[in-house]
Amino acid sequence: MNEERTGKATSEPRTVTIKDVASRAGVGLGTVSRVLNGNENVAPQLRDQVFRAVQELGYRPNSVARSMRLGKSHAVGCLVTDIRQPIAAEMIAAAETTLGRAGYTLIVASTHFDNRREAELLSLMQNRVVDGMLLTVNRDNDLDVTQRLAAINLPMVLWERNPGGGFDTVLTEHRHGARSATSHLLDLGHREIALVAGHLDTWVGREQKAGLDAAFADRGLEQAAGLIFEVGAFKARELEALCRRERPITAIIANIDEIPGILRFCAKRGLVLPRDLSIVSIGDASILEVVTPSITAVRGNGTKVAQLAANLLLKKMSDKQSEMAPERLTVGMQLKVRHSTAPLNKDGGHGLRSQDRG
Amino acid sequence: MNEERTGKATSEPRTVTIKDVASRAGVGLGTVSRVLNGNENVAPQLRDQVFRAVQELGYRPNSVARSMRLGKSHAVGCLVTDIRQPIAAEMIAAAETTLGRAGYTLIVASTHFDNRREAELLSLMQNRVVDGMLLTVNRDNDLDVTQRLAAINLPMVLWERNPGGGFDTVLTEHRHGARSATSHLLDLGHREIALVAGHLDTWVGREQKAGLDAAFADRGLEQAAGLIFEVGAFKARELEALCRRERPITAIIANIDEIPGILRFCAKRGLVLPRDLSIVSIGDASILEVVTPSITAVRGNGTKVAQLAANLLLKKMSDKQSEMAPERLTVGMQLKVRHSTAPLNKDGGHGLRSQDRG
DNA sequence: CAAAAAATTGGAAACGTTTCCACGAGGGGA
DNA sequence: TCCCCTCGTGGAAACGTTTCCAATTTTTTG
Repeated sequence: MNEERTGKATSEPRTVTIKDVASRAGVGLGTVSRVLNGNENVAPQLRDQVFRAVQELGYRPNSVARSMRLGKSHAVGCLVTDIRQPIAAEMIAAAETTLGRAGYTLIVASTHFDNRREAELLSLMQNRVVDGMLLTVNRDNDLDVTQRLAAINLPMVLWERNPGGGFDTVLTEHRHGARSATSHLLDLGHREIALVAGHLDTWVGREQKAGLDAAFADRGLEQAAGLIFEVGAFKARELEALCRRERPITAIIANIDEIPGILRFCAKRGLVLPRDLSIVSIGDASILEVVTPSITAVRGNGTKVAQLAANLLLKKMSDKQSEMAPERLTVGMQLKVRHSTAPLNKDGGHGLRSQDRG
Repeated sequence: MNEERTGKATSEPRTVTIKDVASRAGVGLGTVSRVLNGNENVAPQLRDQVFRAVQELGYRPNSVARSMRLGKSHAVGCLVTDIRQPIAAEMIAAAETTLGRAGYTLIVASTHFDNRREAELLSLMQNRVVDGMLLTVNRDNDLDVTQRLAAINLPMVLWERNPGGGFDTVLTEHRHGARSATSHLLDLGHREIALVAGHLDTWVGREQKAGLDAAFADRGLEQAAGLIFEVGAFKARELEALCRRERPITAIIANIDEIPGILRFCAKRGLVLPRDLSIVSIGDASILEVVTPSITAVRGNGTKVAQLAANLLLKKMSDKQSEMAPERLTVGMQLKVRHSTAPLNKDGGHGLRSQDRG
C-alpha cells in the first residue's frame, strides 16, 4: 500500500483497464461494460460501484481496442489538395462541425498535388483507419484514379471533383460562375479576356473553361486562343506576354490565389485598375470588398458544400449497405460586381504599351 | 468455386486477415507477420509465397489491430482554435509535412474557442488515439487548464501558448513584434495608438500588450487608457468610439483578421489612409503588399514554428521517457514598413470629426 | 407454494495483429 | 557417430474491448 502511495517501486504505471475496474468494483467485466455504455439493465448499486471505481482508478476507455472490437473507428478521412487555401480550410471547418456533432473525428491530410502522396494517403486510410472519406483528389479525369476510387470499399463523398460514373459528389457551379463573370465582361465591351482556371484535369478547371466558352458562344462571339491558363502555371512572365500580344488583354478572370500576383504586376507596370485592366476573382474574401478599387468576384459557399457533403456521408455511413443510388448535389455561385471591372477603355491605350515605348 | 467467382452466394465479403494469407501461402502466422514487417530471417521462397498470397487475396493490414497490439497509433493530435485562420492552416500544413515524413498521421481539430469542446477533444485524444499532441489551447493563464494539461500523460508541445511551468513550447516573438510596430508609430509622432490584440488570456495577447507597453516605456511616454481590445470584441462600434474620443486615435495596430473590417469602416467614413489613420497589421499576407496603400505589417513565420514544434514532438515521442528538461523555442517577427503608416498629420483634422459636423 | 418466466450477472470468445517460446532440422566440432 | 548449437518456423498468448450465452436470482403466475 505504501509503495502504491509513493508510486516509486512500480517500474511501469500499467494502464488501467476495464478488468481493473471490474475487480475494484467487485463486479464482472460485462457489468462494467454495460454501465460504461449506458445499458439500462444494471442494478443501481452496482452502477454506482462501477462509477466509483472508474473515478478512483482514473480509468480511461481505450478507443483503439473499442474500434477493433466494433470494427468502426468513428473517424472520417478528409483529403484536400492544400489546407492553406482558405476555401479548403472553410470546408474542413464546416465538415468538422457537422461530423463532430455526429460523434465523428476528422482526419485531415493534404496531398499538395503530389499523386504519390495521394495514393499513400488513400491506402493508409483504407486500412480500416476511417469509416468514410471526404475527398478532393488531385485529378478526376484519369482512368487510373477513377479505378482506384471505385475500388475503395468505404462510404465516400467527393467534393469539387466529378470523375463521372457512380460517385457521390457535391459540387460548386463553377460553370455558371465563370459564365456570369465572362458575360459581365463581354457586356462591358471586353473581348480579349484571359482566364486563370483551376487545373484542367479537375472538374473545377474544366467547368470554368466551359463557362467562359459558353458566355462567348451565347453571343456568337469567337474567343482568341491561348488565353486560358492553370493556377500555378501563371506567373508574371505569362501575364506580361498577355499584355504584349498584338491585341493585349483588357480583362482577366483569375482564381483568388492569383489576385495578389496580378495586382503586384499591375502596380509595377503602372497599370491602373480598372482603366487599363478589368479583374474578376474566382472566389471571394472580405478583403476584396474593401481594397481600392474593390474587386469583382464570383462567390461560392464552401461551408454549404461541406455541410452537404458531410451529411451525405453520414447518411451513407449509417445506411447498412443499402446501396442507394449515387447523389450529385450542387451549390450555386454568385457574381459580386464591384469596382475592378469597368467598360472597355476604347481610346485610352494600354498602359503597358505606352510605358513600354518610353 | 463457382460461387466464389460470382461472389453472389456469400452474404458477407469477410475481411481478409493475416490468417487467410498464412493458409493460402501454406505457412504459419508468425512467418507472414515477419515477412510483412521486413524481418530478415525468412527463407526467400516462403517470402515469395507470402507476397503472392497477399497479392492474390488483396490483403490489407488492419492498422487498428496493429495499434492495439503495439500500443502506438502513429497519429498525432493537433488542436487549434480555428483552422480558418490562415496562420493556423500554414502551421498545420507544415506540421503535417514534417510529421508525415516520420510516418505520423495528423488528426486536426478546432475548438472554435469553446472550452467545453476543447475539454472533449483533449479527452478524446487521450484515450490512446494519438501518440502525441500539438496544442494551441484556448486559454493558458487559467489554473484549471494548466492542471488539465499537466495531467496529460502524453508527449505534448504547445505552440503559441505558454502557461509557464514545465511545458514544451514553441513561440513567436509577439512582444518584439508589437514593440517594433509601436516604436515605428511613435517615431512617426503618433501617440493615440489603439491595439487590437489576441485574447488577453493567451500568451499571444499578453505579449502583444506588453510589447506596446514596452515601446511607450522605452521613451518615457505614458499611454492613454482604454485603447486595448481583443479580437472578436472589436467591431465598427468600438472603432467609431475610438474616433469620437476627445483625442481621437491616429493609429491602430490590429490582428490581420480585423484589417478588412477596419478598411471598410474607413471607406464608409471617408477616412483616407494613411493621412487620417495609420494602420499596422499583426500578421502578413501577400495581398497586404499589393493593395493601395500597401499595409505595414509585422510578419511571423508559422511554418518555422510548426517545424520546430513537430521536430520537438518527434524527439519527445522517440525518447523513451528520458524526461528531458522542457524546451522553449522562439521564432522572430519582422516589421515590414509599407504605405499605410505615415507621419502624424498635425494640422489636418480627423476625417471623422469634420465630416461628423456636416 | 411450486413452477415458469423474466431479469440480472459473470465470464468466455472474438476482433487482427505482434511477440515470444518451443520445437525440429541442419551443421559443425569433438 | 554423437552432441550441441544455431537458425528458421509455427502457433499460443496477449493487447482491451463488446457481445453472447449460460447460470443464477428475482418476479410472476397458476
